[in-house]
Amino acid sequence: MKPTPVYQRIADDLRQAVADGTYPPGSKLPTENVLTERYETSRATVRQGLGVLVNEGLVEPRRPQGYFVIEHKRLVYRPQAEFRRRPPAVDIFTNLVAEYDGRAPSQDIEVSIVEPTQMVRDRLGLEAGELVAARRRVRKLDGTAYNLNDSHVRLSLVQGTDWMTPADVARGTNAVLAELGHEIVYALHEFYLRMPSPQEAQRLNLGAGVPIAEHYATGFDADETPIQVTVSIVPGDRHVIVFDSYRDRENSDQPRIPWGAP
Amino acid sequence: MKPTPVYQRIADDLRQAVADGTYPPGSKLPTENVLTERYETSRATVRQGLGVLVNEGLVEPRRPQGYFVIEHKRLVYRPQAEFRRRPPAVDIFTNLVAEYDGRAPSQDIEVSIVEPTQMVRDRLGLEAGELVAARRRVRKLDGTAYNLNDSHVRLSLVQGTDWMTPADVARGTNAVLAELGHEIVYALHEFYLRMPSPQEAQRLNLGAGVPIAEHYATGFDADETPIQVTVSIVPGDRHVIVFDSYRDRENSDQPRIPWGAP
DNA sequence: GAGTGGTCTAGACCACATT
DNA sequence: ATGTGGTCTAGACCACTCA
Repeated sequence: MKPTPVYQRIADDLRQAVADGTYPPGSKLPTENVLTERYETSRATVRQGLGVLVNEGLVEPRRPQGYFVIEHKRLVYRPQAEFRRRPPAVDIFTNLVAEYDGRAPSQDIEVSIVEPTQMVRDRLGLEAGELVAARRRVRKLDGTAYNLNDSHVRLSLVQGTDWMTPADVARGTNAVLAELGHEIVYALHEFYLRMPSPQEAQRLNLGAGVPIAEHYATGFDADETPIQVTVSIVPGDRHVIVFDSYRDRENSDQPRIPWGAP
Repeated sequence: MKPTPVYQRIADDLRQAVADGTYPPGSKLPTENVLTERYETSRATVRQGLGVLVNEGLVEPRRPQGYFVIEHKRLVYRPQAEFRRRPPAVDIFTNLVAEYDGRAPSQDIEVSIVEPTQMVRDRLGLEAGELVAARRRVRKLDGTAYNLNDSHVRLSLVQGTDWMTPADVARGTNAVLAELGHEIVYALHEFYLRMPSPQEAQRLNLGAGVPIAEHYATGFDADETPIQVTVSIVPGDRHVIVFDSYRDRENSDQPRIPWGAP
C-alpha cells in the first residue's frame, strides 16, 4: 500500500466537501494559509492540491480574496435550429438567447479573405492555394464573449455579394447563399473536445479547467456540394449542446467523414 | 509592462515548438533538468511550466522517461445512428468500430436496480423514491475502456424482461422496449462538457487535460412519453461527436429543456 | 546504477483589492 | 495596512525503468 499524497488528500477532501454541500456554489474555501496549518504541511503542497481543483474547473482563485466554488449558467447551443422550418428558421444565437432571460445579445462581425486551414480545405474540397471568404463573429451577452463563429465559403462564390457585408444581414447569410443557387439543405456537424489554447482562453475569458468544443458545421446544397464550413469555439462551462433525432427518418446513407481530424 | 512569468515563457516556448513541428506527436521533450539549466531557473518553475502543457492535454509525462507529445486517434461517436432505418439500425458502438480498423470491440454489461440521480429523474419524470433499472456498459477496444453508457428505464416497465439481461441482447434492447409497446421514435441529446472526476479519469484511463462530454440521450415513445435515459461519458481525446441535420424537416416544435442542468 | 519524474519543505518577495 | 494568492529558490528523498 502506498499512502495517498498529501496534495491529493487535500484535493479529495475539498472536492468531497463541495459535493456534499459544505461549500455550495459561490462560497469561499479556506485560505491557503489555513489549509497549510490544518494539514500541517507547506504552502506549496496546499497550492498543488488546490491546483487540482482549479484544473478540474471546480473552483477558481480570486486574488486576493481566496478560492471560490464555481457556479455554472449554461445556454442552449443548438446547431440544428438553423435547419428547422417551424418555428421560422432563426439564427442559432437568437435561439440561444431566447432561453436566457434579460441579457443583451450582440455580435461583432468581421469579414476577410484568407487562406483556409487544412480542416476547412478538406471540408470544402478546395485545391491548395484556393482562397475563401471568412465571416468571423464574436457572440456576446452583456458585453462578454460567449462563443466564436467563423464561416468560410469559396471566395469565388460570394465575392461582391451581401455575404461579405461586415454587419448583420437582415435576411440571413443563408438566404444570400440560396439566392446564389446554393441553398443549404443538409449539414454535417462534428465536435472535437479539447482544452483551449491560451489565446482562446483569453479571448473568451475562460477560467482554468474549462474545456471547449471545436464545432465544424459543413453545409451542403441540394447537389450535395459542400458550400459553407462554420467553425465555432464553444466554451464548455457556458453551454449545453443539444440536438434531436427521429427514428422514422428516411433518406439515410451514413454520413461519411472522409477528412482528417486535427 | 509586467514581464511574463518564467514558467509561462517555458510553456509558451514549448507549445510553439510543438506547433511548428520541432517536437512532432510522439516525440520527447527536453528533460526537466535540461530545461532548468536552459532557463537558468529552479526545477519547481520548470515543472510549473510543463504542468501547463500537461493540463492542456498537449504532452504527457512518462516516468521515468520524460515528457512526450501526445498523439490522438479518434473514433466517430454518432448518437443518431441508433435512429436510422437505412442502413439497418445498428448499435452506436458497432458503428464506431466500423470506422476503426482491426481493433477488437467488446463490452462489459452490468444490470442493477438503483435510485436515479436527479438528472435522470427529471428526464424520466419520476416521483421521488421511484426506482429505475440501470444497464451499465463499458465499451472497450482491445481491452481498454473507450466510453461508459448507463441506460435507465422505469423499473416497473422492464422488470422481468430481457432488458435486464446482463449480456448482449441479440435483437437489441430498443427492440425489447418496442415489444413492450414503447418503441422509441424520438430522442433528445444533451452534451455537457467538463473535466472528469478522478474516478472517471481512472476508469477510462484518461491523461491529464482530457475533457469529457456527459451525454444525456432521452428516448421518447410515440406518445411523447420519456422511456429511457442513457448517460454516456465520452472522453474527448478519443472521439469526435457527429450528427447531421436537414433543412426540410417538418414537425418541429423546438425541443424544450424543462429540466435542470448539473 | 544512473537518470527520470513525483512529492515535499521552508523559506522569500511581489502585486493587488479590500478595509 | 493587511492579507490574499502568484511566483520563485534551493535544496531533499523517493519510486520507478532502463541499460
